[in-house]
Amino acid sequence: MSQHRHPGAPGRAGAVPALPDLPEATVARLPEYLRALHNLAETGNETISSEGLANAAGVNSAKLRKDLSHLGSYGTRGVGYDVTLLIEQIEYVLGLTQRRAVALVGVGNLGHALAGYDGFAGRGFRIAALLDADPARVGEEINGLVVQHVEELPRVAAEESIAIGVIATPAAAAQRVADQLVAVGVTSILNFAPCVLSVPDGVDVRKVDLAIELQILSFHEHRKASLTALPAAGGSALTALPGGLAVTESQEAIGT
Amino acid sequence: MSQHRHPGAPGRAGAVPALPDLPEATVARLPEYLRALHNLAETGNETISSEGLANAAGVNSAKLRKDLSHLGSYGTRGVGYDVTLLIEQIEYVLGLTQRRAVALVGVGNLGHALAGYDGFAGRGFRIAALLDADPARVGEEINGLVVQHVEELPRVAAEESIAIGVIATPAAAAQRVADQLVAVGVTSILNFAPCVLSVPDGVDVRKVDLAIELQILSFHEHRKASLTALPAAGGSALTALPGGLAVTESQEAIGT
DNA sequence: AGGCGCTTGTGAACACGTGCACAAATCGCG
DNA sequence: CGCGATTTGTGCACGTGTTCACAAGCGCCT
Ligand SMILES: NC(=O)c1ccc[n+]([C@@H]2O[C@H](COP(=O)([O-])OP(=O)(O)OC[C@H]3O[C@@H](n4cnc5c(N)ncnc54)[C@H](O)[C@@H]3O)[C@@H](O)[C@H]2O)c1
Ligand SMILES: NC(=O)c1ccc[n+]([C@@H]2O[C@H](COP(=O)([O-])OP(=O)(O)OC[C@H]3O[C@@H](n4cnc5c(N)ncnc54)[C@H](O)[C@@H]3O)[C@@H](O)[C@H]2O)c1
Repeated sequence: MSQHRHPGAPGRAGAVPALPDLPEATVARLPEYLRALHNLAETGNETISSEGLANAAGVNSAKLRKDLSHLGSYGTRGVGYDVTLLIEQIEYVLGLTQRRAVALVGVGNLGHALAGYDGFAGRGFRIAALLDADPARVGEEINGLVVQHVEELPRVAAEESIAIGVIATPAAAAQRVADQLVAVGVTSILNFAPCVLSVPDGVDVRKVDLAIELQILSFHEHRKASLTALPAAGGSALTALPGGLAVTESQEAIGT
Repeated sequence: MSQHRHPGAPGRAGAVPALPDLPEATVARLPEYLRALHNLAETGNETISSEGLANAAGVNSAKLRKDLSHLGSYGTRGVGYDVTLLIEQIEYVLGLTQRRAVALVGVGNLGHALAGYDGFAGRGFRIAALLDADPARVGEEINGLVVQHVEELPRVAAEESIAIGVIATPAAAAQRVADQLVAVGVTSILNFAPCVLSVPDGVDVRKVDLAIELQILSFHEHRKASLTALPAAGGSALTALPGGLAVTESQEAIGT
């Protein structure tokens, strides 16, 4: 490797602020590394090897090294990675140097839990507004924030600079809310409603659907059960007879 | 294609109950198709083309066809897929023909929202037990279920046949809870605590970490911002000067 | 019966992600 | 100063996933 220029180090003189364009799979793992690194820092570690960090993050060490190499060359051969420096680098790349403002739309069952959660602050986010369409909910105070009516969104967006919108409304309302968010300039949406959103180009949507997660687990559960019932392939089983109890090797911790 | 034998049709005489082993990416999408199909069924559709279903599920139609082809050949050329039949097939493959029992451990902020959510029933799951370590919470009734002490887990598991364990405790307690779940025979875990769990082979873990989702969105937000600030590559910008406002093409709805 | 338009199922090329294995680099120590 | 122990960064081979493009199949209409 020749004279490396670190692509986007935080406080640098005339540095190019362009980001390396990381593989999507790498981006999805950086937050895991970051969490592990914060744990390590609290435990008093100053440096960490790729093996150690990979263990803490639950990934293969080669994969971790390749991921980190995309950010530049921040390790020291024979030693490992400087924990503090690496935290800074990852936070910079993820855009967490500024605390990003989040607007939460839909303060029902789930929305309450999110609004009351104090774990986001330590991960780079600040819930800046709570919005709901139900007049009965407007005015309610949660964690020091007052629920506002969703029609106030334009005003709220003008006051706070909203980076991310979170949708926790019923599915029927989600598309409408997404449109409203896009209309006020939000270009990143996290959607908890079980439906697909259509948004213009340039707007990113990620969804979290708990039922889907359970169904994926259910599939593997089903497969594991059918495997134990059928020890050998091509068997002439009439129906499900609980014969062999041999457990073939199965996999652990399947991908996110 | 030659004489197809459908690998695991529901009520079939001496059929082999083995599941086709699907690509993991396909498994992750089947639940989306299922949800879209249920919507279509409610809207009165009897058949649907791959194009139509792909739109409803938010994916490419070629990908959808390839996914479905892994289950067997359930479409009719020139016509499309029978909605009801396809629902049955997917539910069978996902193991949703039996309503699976879920044990929820940790009935705090988030656990309450999950316990009070009535959307799981329609997706194949039944919350069968609520468990917590806090004596003050034990005895509380949510949605007709009484919170029990986590040490009761062995008894609960013996009574109900728990298919999936959900962990909604603080991260510090999550590994211990996972061990307890594994000890009573649970082989599928959904983890909301921001930490990695180590489990024996044969146990599947999926995690949901909302902060990670936000951080991924933050990365794209950061990148979008740096792109608009830098219209051409290799520019000799001193610092971040808001010069060109050209928006390069960007992507929509990045993968889950 | 035959032809025509529509849709599935899939081969093949391509893109992306993973993991091994090792050279290059660094540190500590004699 | 040189050497061995250690750990990074990466070339390469492999596996997985995506997408195009089209032949084969189906139903309908004439
Ligand atoms: N609660 C859970 O554990 C859970 C689990 C999985 C998925 N979800 C999904 O998350 C979403 C929220 O679930 P919930 O249990 O909180 O539902 P909820 O009915 O308790 O809350 C929905 C809230 O959204 C508000 N709302 C409705 N339309 C709105 C609009 N147009 N603009 C703004 N606010 C609006 C309602 O007033 C209500 O306060 C649903 O889509 C649900 O399917 C929830
Ligand atoms: N609330 C949210 O919106 C949110 C968002 C993201 C992540 N999370 C994560 O979800 C988890 C739960 O969050 P929360 O806000 O509900 O926390 P919480 O503190 O409100 O609830 C945790 C519950 O777990 C119980 N508990 C503790 N140790 C236990 C044990 N050993 N066995 C059984 N129960 C035990 C506690 O008694 C409490 O009732 C945390 O790991 C949190 O980081 C929550």
